[in-house]
Amino acid sequence: MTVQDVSTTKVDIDPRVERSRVQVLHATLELLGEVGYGDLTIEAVAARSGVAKSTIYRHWKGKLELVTDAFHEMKVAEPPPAPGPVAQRVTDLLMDIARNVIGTDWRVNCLPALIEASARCPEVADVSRDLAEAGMSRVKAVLDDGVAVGELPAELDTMLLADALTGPIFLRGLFHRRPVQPDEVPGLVALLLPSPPSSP
Amino acid sequence: MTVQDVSTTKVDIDPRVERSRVQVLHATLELLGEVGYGDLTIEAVAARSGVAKSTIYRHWKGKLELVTDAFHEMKVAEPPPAPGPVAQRVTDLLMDIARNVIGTDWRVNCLPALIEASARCPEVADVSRDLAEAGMSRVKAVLDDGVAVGELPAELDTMLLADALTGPIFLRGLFHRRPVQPDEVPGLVALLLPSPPSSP
Amino acid sequence: MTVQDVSTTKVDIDPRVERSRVQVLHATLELLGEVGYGDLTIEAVAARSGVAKSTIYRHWKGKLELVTDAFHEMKVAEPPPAPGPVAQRVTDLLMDIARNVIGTDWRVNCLPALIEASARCPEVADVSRDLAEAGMSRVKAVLDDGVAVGELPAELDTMLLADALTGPIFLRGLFHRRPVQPDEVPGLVALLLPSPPSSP
Amino acid sequence: MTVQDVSTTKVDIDPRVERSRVQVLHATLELLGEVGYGDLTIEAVAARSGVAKSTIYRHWKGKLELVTDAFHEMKVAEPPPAPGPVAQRVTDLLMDIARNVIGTDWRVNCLPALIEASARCPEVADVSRDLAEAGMSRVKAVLDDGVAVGELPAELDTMLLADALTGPIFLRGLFHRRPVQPDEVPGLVALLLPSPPSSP
DNA sequence: CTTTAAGCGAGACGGTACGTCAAGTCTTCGT
DNA sequence: ACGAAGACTTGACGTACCGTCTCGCTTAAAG
Repeated sequence: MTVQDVSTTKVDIDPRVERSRVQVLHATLELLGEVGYGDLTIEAVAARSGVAKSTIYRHWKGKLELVTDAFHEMKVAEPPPAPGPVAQRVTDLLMDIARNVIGTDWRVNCLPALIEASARCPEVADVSRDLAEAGMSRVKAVLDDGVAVGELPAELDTMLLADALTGPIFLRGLFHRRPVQPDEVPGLVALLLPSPPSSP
Repeated sequence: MTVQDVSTTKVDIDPRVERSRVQVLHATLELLGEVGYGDLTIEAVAARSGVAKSTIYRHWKGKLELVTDAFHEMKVAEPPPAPGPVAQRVTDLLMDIARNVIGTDWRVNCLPALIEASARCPEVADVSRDLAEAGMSRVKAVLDDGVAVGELPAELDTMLLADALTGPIFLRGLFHRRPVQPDEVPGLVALLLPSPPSSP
Repeated sequence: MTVQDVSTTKVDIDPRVERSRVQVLHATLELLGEVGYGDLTIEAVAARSGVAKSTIYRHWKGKLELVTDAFHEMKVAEPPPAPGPVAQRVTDLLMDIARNVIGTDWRVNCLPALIEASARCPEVADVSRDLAEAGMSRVKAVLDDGVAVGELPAELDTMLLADALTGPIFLRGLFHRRPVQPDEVPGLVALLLPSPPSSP
Repeated sequence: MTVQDVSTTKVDIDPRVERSRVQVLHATLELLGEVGYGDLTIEAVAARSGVAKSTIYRHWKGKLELVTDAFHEMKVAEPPPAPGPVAQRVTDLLMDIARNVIGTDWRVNCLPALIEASARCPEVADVSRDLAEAGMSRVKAVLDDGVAVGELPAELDTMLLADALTGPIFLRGLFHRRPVQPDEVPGLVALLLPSPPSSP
C-alpha cells in the first residue's frame, strides 16, 4: 500500500479479476433476460461466461448476490428534471413506471424474486429498500419541487404521497395482476394530487 | 343425472384422497410462509405432511400446481359491515391491514411467495388476482357505501381509490421494507380521502 | 371338510381362482422369456395378464414364488427309458442337457437367478435342490440301470458319478461361460465312465 | 510411449479418484456377498462406502459396470506348487475348494451374484470366465504335472478332467444345495482319476 | 332362487431406489 | 500465488415398482 494507491484506489486490480467480473455479469444479464431469475443457474452462468464455477463463488456469495451486483450494473440514468407544471411532470414519471411494469424490462422481472428474497433475508431487504427508495425519490423530488414553487400545499407529506401514487401501480402489477395502463395514470394523478393552494 | 345427485355430488370421493389433500395443502402453506416459494421442496412438504412423495405427485403435477391449489385455500371470512362515518371505517380497515402486514399472520407471510409464483405462472396469477380483489373489495365496499350516503363525491372512482389507499401499505411492507405503522394510517386517509361534497 | 372332499381334493376350486392363476402364470412365462428374471416386474405381469396386482399378491408371496410356480408348470415330460448300451444312453442324455444349457431355453435362463436366490433364502434353496435332483435323477437312473445289467461295476457310487458327469456341463455353462459343446460330450463320457467289469 | 512412460503411466491420476474407486469397489464386494446381485443397490454402496451416489455414477455407468469392476478385484494369490503324488495333491486342492464352498469365504459368497450377473451381461461373463479359469488352472497344473512325470496317461485331457473334478463340488454347493463334504473328496478323486499307466 | 361370502379390479397409500442435476466446497495443476 | 478445471458431498428432482390396504362390484355356492 503506497501513497498513490489512495488516490487511484483500484488501479492495481488483477486484470484477470476484472475480466472475469465483466464476463460473468454480462452472462448473468443475458441469462436473466432469457430464463428469468427463478431458472437462472450458476452452472449456466459459468458455462455461458467461460469462467469457472469456483471463480464465480470466489467473488459472489451466491445467486442472489450475483444478480444484485448485475442489477447495480444497470443503474438507470436519471432523466433530467423537466420543466412544466408539477401535475404534468408527475404524470409523465408515473406513466413511465407503468409502462415498465407492463413491459418485459428485466429489472422489473426480478422484482418478484427480490420481494420474495427480502422476506427471508435482511441483507436483501436492505437492497430492496435502497432500490425502492431510489425509484421513489424521483417522484418525491418532483413533488418537493412542486411544494417549493408553490404548486402544492406547503405542509404536504411528499413521501407519503409518492407512495400513494406509485403504490397502486406496483400493487396492481405484482399482486392484482391487472396492471395499471398508462392511460389510467392521469386519472390517478387527478384523484390524488391535492389542488394547489388557492392563490388570493 | 337425477335430482338427488345434486345433493350427493362428491359423496363418493375416496376419503383417503381427501385426507391426503388436506394434509398436503396445509403443510404447503406452512412451508410457503416459512421458506418461501423458491426454497419450497416437495420433499419437505412430504415430510411435514406425513404424506408420501409419490402420493403428492399422484395428485399434483409439480410444485407450481401444488402451490396454486394451496393458495386457493387461503380465502378469508368477510367481517360484518360496521356503521359510522366513512373516514373512520376506512381508517379502521386499513389499520387492520397494516397490523397484519407488520405481524406474522401466515396468510401475509405467503404473499411474497404468491407474488413470486404469480410472475412465473398464469394459473397462479389468476389465484393471486382473486385473492387481491377479494381483499380489496372490503375497502371498496366501504367507499361505495360512502358515495351512496353522500359522504363522498358521486363521481368517485372507488376502485382506484381503494388501490391508492392499500397500495402504500403493501408496497412499503413488501418492497420498501419499511412498513406503514398503524398510527400512520390516519394521515394516509386524511391525505387521500376526498372531502365530502359541500352540503349547501 | 367332508369325507368326499378328500377324494375330490380340488374339484370345487372356484373357477375364478383357476382362471386368474392360468392367466398370471402364462403372462409370467411370456415375460420371463422377453425380459428375463431380473427385469420381471409384478406390475408388468398384472398389466399383461389383465389380473389385478392385488390378486397376484393374494395368491403368491412375491416374484420368486410366482416364478417358481411358473417353473413347476413346465415340468419336462420324462423321456421314455431308451434301450441300448449304457454309455450311449448317458451320452444322449448329457448331449440333451448340453444343448439346453447352450440354447435359450427359458428354464435354463432362470438358473442363475435360482442359484442366486438359493444363496439368500432357504426356501428357495429347497426348490433348487428339488429341481437339481429331479434333473439329475434321469442320469442316475440310467447309471443304476447300467449297474443292474452289469455294464457298470456293482460298487459304483452312481449319484456321485452323475454329478461328475453333469457338473462340468453346468459349471462351464454358468461359471466358465464357455459351454460344453454337444460334440464334446462323448469325450466326457469316455473319460469318466468306468469300464464294464471284465466278464470272464 | 517411451520408456519412462511405463513407470509414470498413471502418476497423475487424481488421488481423490483413486480413493473413491477403492472405497466403492470394496463396499460393492462386501454387499454382493451379503445381499447378492439382485438386491445390490447403488444407494447402499454409496452409504457403505461413504462416497456420494453422484460420484459413483460419475465413474460407472450403472450397477452392472460397477459390479464388473468389483469382480476384477477378486483375483486370488497362487499357492506354491506342492510335492508328492498327484492323487494326493489333487485331493488336497479339492478339499480346499470344498471347504471354501462350504464356508463363508467372501469370494465364494459372491459366486452366485457373479453367475447371475454373467447371465445378463457379456462383460461380466468375461470376468467370470477369467476367474473360473484362474481357479481351475491350479487343478489343471497338478494334472499336467502328473502327466509329465508319468503318473497319469499321456493322452489325458487334463482340462476336461479338471472340470469333472471341480464341477460336482460347485454344482452341489450352488445348485443342489447339498455341498460336497471334504471327506467325500477322496472318493471323488478315486472315482475319476485314471489309474496310472501300468509300468512294466 | 335368493342370500352370502369369496374373489375380483381398481387404484390410493407409504415406501425405497432409481438416475439426473445443480449447489456449493475443496483439491490439484498450470501459468 | 492465483485462477481454471473439475472432483467432491449433499440433497432434491420426478419416475417406477414395491407390497399393503380399502373399496365396491360381480359371481358362484349354499341354504
